[in-house]
Amino acid sequence: MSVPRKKDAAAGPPGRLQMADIARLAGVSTATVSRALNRSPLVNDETRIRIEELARSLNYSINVGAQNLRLQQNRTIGVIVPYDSATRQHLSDPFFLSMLGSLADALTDQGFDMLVSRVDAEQLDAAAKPFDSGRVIGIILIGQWRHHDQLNQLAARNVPIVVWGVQLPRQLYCTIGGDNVAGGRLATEHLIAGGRRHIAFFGDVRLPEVAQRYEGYAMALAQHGLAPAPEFQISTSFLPQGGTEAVQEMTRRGLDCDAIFACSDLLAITSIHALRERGLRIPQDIAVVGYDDIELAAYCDPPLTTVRQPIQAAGHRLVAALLALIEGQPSPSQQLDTELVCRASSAV
Amino acid sequence: MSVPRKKDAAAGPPGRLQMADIARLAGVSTATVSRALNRSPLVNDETRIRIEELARSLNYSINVGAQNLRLQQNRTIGVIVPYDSATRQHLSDPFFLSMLGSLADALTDQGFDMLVSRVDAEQLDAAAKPFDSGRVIGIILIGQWRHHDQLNQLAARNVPIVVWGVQLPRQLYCTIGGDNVAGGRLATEHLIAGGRRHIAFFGDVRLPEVAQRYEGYAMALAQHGLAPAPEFQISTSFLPQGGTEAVQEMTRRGLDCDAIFACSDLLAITSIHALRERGLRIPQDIAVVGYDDIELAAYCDPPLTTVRQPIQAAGHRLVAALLALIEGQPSPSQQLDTELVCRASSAV
DNA sequence: CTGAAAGCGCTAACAC
DNA sequence: GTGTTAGCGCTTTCAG
Repeated sequence: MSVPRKKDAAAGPPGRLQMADIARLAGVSTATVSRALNRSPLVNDETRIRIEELARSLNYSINVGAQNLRLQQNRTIGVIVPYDSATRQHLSDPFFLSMLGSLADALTDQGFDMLVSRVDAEQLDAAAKPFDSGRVIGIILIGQWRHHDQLNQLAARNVPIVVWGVQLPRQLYCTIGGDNVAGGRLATEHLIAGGRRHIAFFGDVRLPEVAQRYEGYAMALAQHGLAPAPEFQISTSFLPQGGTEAVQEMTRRGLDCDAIFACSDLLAITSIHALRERGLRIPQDIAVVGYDDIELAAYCDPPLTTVRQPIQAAGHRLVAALLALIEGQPSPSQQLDTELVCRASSAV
Repeated sequence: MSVPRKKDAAAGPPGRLQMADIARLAGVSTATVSRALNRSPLVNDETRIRIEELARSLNYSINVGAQNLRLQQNRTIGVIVPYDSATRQHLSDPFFLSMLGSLADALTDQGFDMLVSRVDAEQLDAAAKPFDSGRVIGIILIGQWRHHDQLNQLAARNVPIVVWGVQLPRQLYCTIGGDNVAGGRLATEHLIAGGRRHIAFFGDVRLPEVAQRYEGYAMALAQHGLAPAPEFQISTSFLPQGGTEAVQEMTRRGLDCDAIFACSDLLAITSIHALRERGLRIPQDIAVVGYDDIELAAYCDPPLTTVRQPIQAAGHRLVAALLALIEGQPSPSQQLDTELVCRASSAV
């Protein structure tokens, strides 16, 4: 019956301090220690202080696992960043990483712990594992990708989940995201206002977020009597080599354009690099607008005109939406305002 | 005695499935379910398969908290990113974020979960809380800052901890870090080889990592008969505005320099921006070398010459070192090789 | 105000 | 092969 003292390499160190030890040293029962450390008014102040100091001096902290089990509670949220199984891509896009940072801040503020996992984007149902196993009480997923159906399934079985992405038809889960149509429109109108007429679109339109940005792009063009030509849409990944590939494709198609709207800053920056290698001047020959407004967008050269996604606000909204969901409240999808930040890469 | 079904907002949803439910539905005891789901050879294959399928169809997963409690085990590692209490700075430096991504990858590979916390750098002893409370079995700290003594205290009380940083005298904890002296030297020698003679150093030398890079810088200068003048060392933070501030200070001091060695890429990139605003050309008037080789270093303009820190390797080493420590093995501090990546920002 | 004892969900002797 | 049962570290009712 006895529980093994040390199971495997991953076991805790031997004699770990526990409540019974504090109780013995303080000459009281564990019940009193528990009450004291939880600041129950039932316990005598003097006793409480004695116990608190004893615990502090021994660096004793209540075992959260046991406490959670007994209390049927848990203050851990799972944050999941899917990865592309094909490329086994490392977690490197500055935008995703910033979002992770923002969530860390927002969750810390609310007194929640953050458990970070990566899951294969093709097996998104695995995202619910930490929930099913009681490790976390809810999940924030950074990156909707093309897995609408799998996400709907998770929501259908009542996994509390909030996704950074766009709202789609027949959607059962809650998304928080930027207003991508408006964002695409802002970027494109800005380029048109700068006198550009042949605007290429860089981004994989199979992704819902990108599709909506394209929609905004097409709307803006149409409004100015410019038809969006399909050959001006160049699909490319969000990987660091995306810009180079897109510019290659542009050249291959013999496209004659005077502006590019790139669907992420990483893409915009790497594209600018590839364009310059071809001897093109930014913005004189080609204006470039990015998306996200990552930290470095302001400092690259030329400073990048881009559509800002409010990352800090996003973190707070995602957390707030998830907590509402967990409390059983409705948590409708939200769109956050985006804003055009004009810098030199698109100067007239 | 009865345990409350729902304690507060942070409680799990009501009727959560548990092993007893599966046992009842399968017509066996919980012991058999436990054995089946843990693939014990003791259980009949046919029974096992039936139970596995039942569990899968109901999305049941063993409650990890209860399992850990019973097994005295835990496969969660804490990753802590200290923040500066003065600025309450958000988690935004691309280097730290990349390291977080790398650790997420390394820990996932090893089957460990990653619990991310932020703690006030002035209260680093709080970093041990998740360990003391049994949430994690070890801690990886990204950022040594100036808290050598606090880290020593943690190590002295046997908190398994590995720190990204440099090895210092009388150090009780394990650090993994780049070879900062060599890195500083590489950068400086490269600039000297390019004919630069008045090389400014941007970075807060109170931080051990920066101090070692400065040491390498001074060594390289001395070797070429150039004395490192104190006014060429400009202290500045790792915040995004660091570059601007450093360049201002440079101007204020009336420094006439032909090169800058900046202690992070973020600093280098923002410095280049500030220099250009003053009409200086990079690299013709001033060559710039950064540190870290973050993703964007290759794509900024001009592409940044920088000292590469092997982030992916660092993640794996940090994890391996911590696991060794946890298993009671000695885990000596390590220095990882750094490498100079030459790009246009320092071209001759 | 404090202690004894039950039980959170799970696993592993030990019996059969 | 499978069931019974004790107990991981904690909280809380109930009795004093």
